[in-house]
This record gives sequence, structure tokens and C-alpha cells, in this order.
Amino acid sequence: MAVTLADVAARAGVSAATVSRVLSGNYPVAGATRSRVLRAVEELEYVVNGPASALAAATSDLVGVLVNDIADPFFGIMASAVQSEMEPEKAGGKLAVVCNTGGSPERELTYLTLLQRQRAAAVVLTGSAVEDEKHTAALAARLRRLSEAGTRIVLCGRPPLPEDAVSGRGDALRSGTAGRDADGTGAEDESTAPITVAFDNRGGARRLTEHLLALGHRRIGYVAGPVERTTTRHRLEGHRTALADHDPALLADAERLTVHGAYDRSSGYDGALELLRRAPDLTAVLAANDTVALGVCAALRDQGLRIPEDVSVAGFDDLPFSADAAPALTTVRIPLHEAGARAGRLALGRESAPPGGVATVRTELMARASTAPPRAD
Amino acid sequence: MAVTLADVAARAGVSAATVSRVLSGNYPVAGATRSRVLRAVEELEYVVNGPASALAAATSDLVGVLVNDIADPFFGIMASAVQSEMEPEKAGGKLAVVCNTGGSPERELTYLTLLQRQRAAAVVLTGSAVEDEKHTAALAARLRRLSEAGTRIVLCGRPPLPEDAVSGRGDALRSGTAGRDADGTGAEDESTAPITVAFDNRGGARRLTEHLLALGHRRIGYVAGPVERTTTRHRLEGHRTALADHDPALLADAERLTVHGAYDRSSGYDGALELLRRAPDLTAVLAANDTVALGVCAALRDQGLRIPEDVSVAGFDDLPFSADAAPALTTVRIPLHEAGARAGRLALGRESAPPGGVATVRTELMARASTAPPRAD
DNA sequence: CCTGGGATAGAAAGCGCTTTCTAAAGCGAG
DNA sequence: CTCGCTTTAGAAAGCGCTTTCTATCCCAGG
Repeated sequence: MAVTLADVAARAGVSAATVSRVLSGNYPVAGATRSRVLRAVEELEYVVNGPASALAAATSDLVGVLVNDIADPFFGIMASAVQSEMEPEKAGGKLAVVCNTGGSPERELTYLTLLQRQRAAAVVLTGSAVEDEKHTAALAARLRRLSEAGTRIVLCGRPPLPEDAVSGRGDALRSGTAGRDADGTGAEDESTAPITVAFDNRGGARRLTEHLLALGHRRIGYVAGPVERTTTRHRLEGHRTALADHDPALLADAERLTVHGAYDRSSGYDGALELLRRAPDLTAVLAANDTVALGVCAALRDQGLRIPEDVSVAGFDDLPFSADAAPALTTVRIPLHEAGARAGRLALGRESAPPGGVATVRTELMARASTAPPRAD
Repeated sequence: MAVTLADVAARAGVSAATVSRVLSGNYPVAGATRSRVLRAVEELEYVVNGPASALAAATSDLVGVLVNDIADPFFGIMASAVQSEMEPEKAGGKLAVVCNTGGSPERELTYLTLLQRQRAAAVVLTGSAVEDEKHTAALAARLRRLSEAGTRIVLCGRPPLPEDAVSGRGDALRSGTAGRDADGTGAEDESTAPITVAFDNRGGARRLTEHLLALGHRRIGYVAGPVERTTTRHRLEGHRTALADHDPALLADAERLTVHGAYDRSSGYDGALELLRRAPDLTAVLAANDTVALGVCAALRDQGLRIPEDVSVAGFDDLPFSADAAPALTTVRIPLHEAGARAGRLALGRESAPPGGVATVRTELMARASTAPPRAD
């Protein structure tokens, strides 16, 4: 049906092997031959058959990107950044496969299997992990399988897998892709352990809470994320560390002033109402993220409270809309684009793994108009 | 290296052909045999080799989704919706390849070639088209090529290709995929022309402008999008139609009250300042989309103008943050999710093409707090 | 009891590429 | 001028699956 390598070879008067070598470029071909081949490719408008070459080479040009929901800018920005590192000029022909897991661990496993089926060159996992031993073990097993098949694994914005869950980086390693460098002198030390780009959620939450404490707040509500997520726990830990450091007495009330919900607007709305019910006198509310903060703001306003005069509100993530909210939202900036880009480079092997396999990206407090000193009442 | 079909076949005591048939399910296999095979698959943890089956079957499980920028919720929502139609349960094993074109027609062509290389099952193109004959022709040619190779094409949120650019749906059609139904009695009428899910941008813009006119506005500025985009032109047309219908005299000033920019916040900011310079007495500003509207609002506020008391502002698209802006943004809702989902179903062949190949989705005016009657000055 | 036809399963020929392994030149040195 | 090395190119063997084309097997009908 379509033009094949053989057609190009015939036209250029060379063998198929030569055409393949010209196109892949990892074998010397004389200049004259090369240009003859390239001309034939042009003339015939030849398009490589990806599946065929993936079959023969045992690896494809696909890079999987697992996200909770691509429609959420938090993930959209990371995915976009990962993708930006795979532009045709930077990484010839790599394609990003975006998989919406909806935060479900099962779905995550399903997609990883699908990506393994496609012999993906790499997989970037975003979205916080679920703290469940069974899921963690299943995930680690699946990732090991992928890894053994030559797929590079990068975790972005989620903590590294627990040591004991990973283990057993087996023997099957060198049989697969490591064809070149056959004399064995080269340092075949390419670790297959997943690389992690982690966010400093604890530090960010701590600084945010310190900011509120410094403003004079003492009764601070917290609309947290799903209770089983690592991200939720880390942010909560940072928050409570700051409270404890400031005044251990504050910690006593922290439990009561915390509600859990999803990472969406309505959780923020409902959570704020619940907090108000529990503690009508609170002067500040922290939200699991910016989207939740929007919901919190809406609820507070619906209750006739002004922001920040009556209640201060802060978010997390610093998504693009946060600076434009009215009042502009105090939040913690996560360099999502930088993190995603780095994950992309790591996935493509264009950047070497950080020492220990974990790179933590800094978070930054963005103090804006939604937080102010509490009224002196 | 990995477990192959042959291994499964050996374990189940059948031939590879039988295993293949069990897994693809498009050929009768006796119940007992089938379950024996399935058990072997389980036991060996067999994962199909995607490239190999794509090679043999001449089509892959990949569906390309071209977007301007996946980090932009406008595209994120559509991509997410397309993806939601390909969940493992709905469409076994289909995977979405998201390609950021950055709005560049060249990049668009590059990605289409890459997708052709992967023998993508379908491609969904979003993002407005560029009005340039050369690009249109090149795009049409590329799409025809893809189409001939058996890839289904769906345009989502962009107008259909001009008739003359498409043309020549050649002879190469039936040679490819149309294997089954060989007796020729079946109606082999599956048109390969691209299917379109278009937005009613004209109508939306017209209704939005009518809304402002009804409120009493007469000096309405317009911060439009990139001048070469079809979407920009359509929205502008709708706007001017409304003006002309209301009072032809208004049309005279429309040119002066229009500035063009990109679809981003800073274009809105700059555009608003420029409009204010040209016409300090304007009472309303329409923006190319919601993001631009945010920039417009920021600029107006920085100039000491209140919204909507001094100047009304309206956007377009109704992205999630619009309702939460302060004041809540009047805008035109585009059912992005519905459109994307429909595009996804069309791409997967789970919904038949609309008559004429074009489905237009309705847009809806969302009148909110950012627009109000002008002050009586 | 024999036969034609439907239901199942196997054999084998690719799909189009990559990559050894091998062979033919091309070159400087002895 | 010839030998042995390097450089360049071809032959051919797969990679793992799909899908004809065939070969059984079994049953109802004659």
C-alpha cells in the first residue's frame, strides 16, 4: 500500500539496510550515498513505519504521561512541560501519550500495562500517590516490569517509592536494549531505579502557615485534600510543624480545624462551611490547593464574610488564575513547568539522574492580598 | 526476552493463531479453548506486543490529539473529553497522543506526519485554523494522505476544510483496511472525508454583543485574537453583525475599537490600554476569550476603572475560572467537554458522522456580574 | 451408514524494519 | 606492488503478531 523502505532503497539504488542506516543515523554512511537516499526519501514522500521499527528495535517513540486529569491546569502545565522537551527538534519523533487516571490506582496500573504493551520508551507518573500498601506494591511490581523491558521511569510531583517496595532489580536487565558497546568495557551502570522529581510540599505548607502566624492568626482552618494521598499528608505535616514550632498549644486544636475533601472547588465550598460550623471564630483558612481555595472564598463570601478583612484565605500551587483572583490569592508556588521539563529530560535520558535518584524542587511562598492581619476583636 | 504469543500458545497447548484469535476476539473460538488460553495468559502475565500487532494489522491503538497548548484549560478540557471516550472499558486499549502545536501550522504538519508514521487509528485536530491558502492546502494534502492510510480524521472546534482544498478522495481507498465483507454486497460507503465538530462562534459573539447593546452600551471595544485565525474572524463577524443590525452607524467605529493580540492574558492587558488610549469614553470591552478578559480587567483596574460600574467586560469560552472571577465574568459558554467527547466518539467510529459531515455545537450566553448598564453620564 | 457442510484450529506466509555478519573496496605502509 | 587494515554497503535472519488458506472434526440429512 504505502511506500516502504524497499521502495526507497530501489529508487536510490542501495539496499534497505543502507536506507535504514541513513534514517536512524547511528552508523556511518558515505556522504554521496546518504544524499542519494535522502533525495529518494523526499521524492517518494516516504514515511517510516513506526510499528515496524518499534518491533525490530524493541522500543518505540512513545513516552507515557500519567496524570489525574489533563483538564486540570496543575497537570496540564506539567504535561505541557514534559511535552515541550519532546518537540521534534529536540527529540526526533518522540510522542507523548497522555493518560487520565482520575487518581485511581487501578487505572494507573491499567495504563502502565497499556504503555508496556506499546513498548514505551519512558513513562512519567504525576499525581500524588495513594498511601496503601497493596497498591504501592502492585505499582512497584508493574514499574519493575516496565523497567526491565527498557522503559525509563520518572516520578514527577510524587514521593519516591518506598525502598522496600522497589527491591529486586533483577538480572533481565542487560539482555534487552543494551546491544551496542558489546565489548563490555563501557560503564553499563545505567540504573533502572525510578527517578523522582519531588515537590517540597512540607516546606511550602510550613512557610505558608508561618506567614499566617506572623500576621497574627491563631485560629487557622485547613481544608485538606483526600486523606489517603501522600501530598495531603505532607502538606498537613508542614502546616502542623509550623503550628507546633510556634506554640505547641495550637496543635491541640489542629485536628478539629482540619477537614478533608477532594481537590476541587466544591470540596472547598463545603469544607469552609463545615469549618465555620466548627469554629465560627476562625480568622484564616488554608486550602489544599488553589482550586479548593476558590471554593473556600465563595463559601465565605456567601456567608457574608469579607476576604481578607474578616477571614484570610490561602491556596497552594499558584496556578495561573490565582494571581488574577480578587483578591489575589496568597499561595505557595510550585514550579510546575520546570519540574515537568526536568522530568521530560530525565525520561528522554537527556539529563542524568540526580544523586540518590531524587531531585526536590523548591516551593515558594507567594504572599498576596487574600491574607492580612486578623481584625483586632 | 519477554513472554510472547508463542509462549502462551505452548502453555495452552494450542497454536499461536488461536491465541491471537482469542485475544482479538473477532473469530469464533470454542469456549473451552478460549478459557484455556486466557488462563495461560494470566499465568504468564502475557502483555501483547503492540508494535508487532500494529505492524501485522496495519493500524495501531493510538489516537492523536492536536492542541495548541495542553496547559490551556480550553484545550485541556477538550483533550480530557476526547480521552474520556477512550477509557480502557469503552475502547479497549486505545491511547491518546497529545501533541502541542503551539498554534503553528508547520508544527501541525510535523505532528501529523509523526502520527502517520505511528499508523494512528484516528486524529482529532483542535485549535483554530490559520487562514492561509498555502497552509490550508498542505494540511488538506497531509490529511488526505492520512485518510488514505486508514486514519480517521476529526476536526474539533475549527471550521471544516474548504471544499476545494479537500477534493480528490482517490482510488487508494479500498485497498487498505477494508478487508472484511469481501463479497462486496455490503455498502462500503464509509466516507473518508474529515468529520467536523464546529463551534458556533459567530452566533455566540452576536448574542454577547446584543446583550451589551441591550444593556445600553454603544461604545464597545474589542480585544480580538490573532488576526489570521478563523476563530478570530468568526467571532468578530458575529460581533459586527450584531452592531450593524442594531444601528449601522455603530459599524463605522468598530474598526477603530478593535485591537488584535494573542489568546493570552498580557494581550488582554495591553489591548485594553490601547483601546483606552483610542477611546477613553468606551463603556464596555469584549475580549477574545476569558483569559484575555482577565488581562483586560487587570488593565482597567490598574487605570482606576471599576468593573462593571465604569466599564463592562465580557469574555468567551466560559472556562472554569470565569465564574469565580470577581466580578463573575459574563461570557459565552462553549460546551467543550461535550464537543471533545463527541469528537472522541467520532474518531473511534462509535458514533456515525453527522449529515454533511459537520456538527455544530451551540454556544450559550452566560450573563454574569461583569456586565451592567453603562453609567448615565 | 455415508456424505456435505458448518464449526474450530493449525500452518505458514508475510507486515516493514533493524542489525548482525559478511564481503568488497579504498588506503597507507612495508 | 602487495598486504592488512579501515571504511562502506549488502544479504539475510529475525522481531511478534495477524490472517489467509487448509485441514480436521462433528453433526444433520439422505
